[in-house]
Amino acid sequence: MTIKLNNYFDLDSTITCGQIFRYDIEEDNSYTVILPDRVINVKKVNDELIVESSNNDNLEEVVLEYFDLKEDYESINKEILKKDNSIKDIIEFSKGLKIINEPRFEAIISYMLSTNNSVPNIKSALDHISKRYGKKVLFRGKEYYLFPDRKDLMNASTTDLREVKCGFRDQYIYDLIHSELDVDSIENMTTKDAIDYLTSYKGIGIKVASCILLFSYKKRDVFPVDTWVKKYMKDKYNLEGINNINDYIYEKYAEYSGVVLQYIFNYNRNKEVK
DNA sequence: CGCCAGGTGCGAA
DNA sequence: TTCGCACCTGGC
Repeated sequence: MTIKLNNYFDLDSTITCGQIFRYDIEEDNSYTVILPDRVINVKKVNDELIVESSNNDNLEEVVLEYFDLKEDYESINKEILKKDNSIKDIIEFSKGLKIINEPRFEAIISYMLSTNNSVPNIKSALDHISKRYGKKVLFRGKEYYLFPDRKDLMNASTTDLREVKCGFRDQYIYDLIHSELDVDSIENMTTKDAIDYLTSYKGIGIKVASCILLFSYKKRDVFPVDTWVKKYMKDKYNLEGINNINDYIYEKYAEYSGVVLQYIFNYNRNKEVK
């Protein structure tokens, strides 16, 4: 099917800027992405998005929601510019970058796996988990495995989790799966309450909680402070310490902090390429 | 080999 | 409250 795009959408940056782990770049420069209930292939041609899917139920709505295409980024960008005109070039460069709305449970496990880990290893663990516990899908002549539901992981032991490459995070993940955690309740919490709630689970610190809230709960007033942001703030503003960085960014960008940080990250990552 | 990767939990000061 | 250290795993 084809989706007509009304405004800027930078599909390449959105998929490859580090928000998601489980995607493939195909030879024709399209992307294959694994969603909770289907595998899709997307390609941008001019102002249209060409979408193929292993499951066509409600497809347009699913794609619009996943890539956050219903959000009015033009207004958001204007608001950001009002707050800080000095990053005009960065916004111009990154306009079209969307914050992907990731499935909640998968996002929680993904970012728990990211602690002291590398991107290829995170992807490897997610693929191993999916292959062992997720549903197999045939799509365009290839096999894919959907990420399992929480209930599918209920009978995975810590040893099993170790075998699917979770490493020392096996116990944290096991405990979380079997905990009272109510994934949907987070949606209605204030950002502060949501962070407190998530970080009460072992294996989830402030950075992981921030990623989960930004990428899976549309909370744009949170922003992951990782090694990259720390280095950037030190180099550019000679600012150190997580609390100082947090205060600085939030005072400047408030409810758009998470979006701005993604823009800056995307700019610094790709500015040489384009 | 040792070091590090999109951090976090833990015990010691 | 802050500080230093260990930590699966895999690539260099």
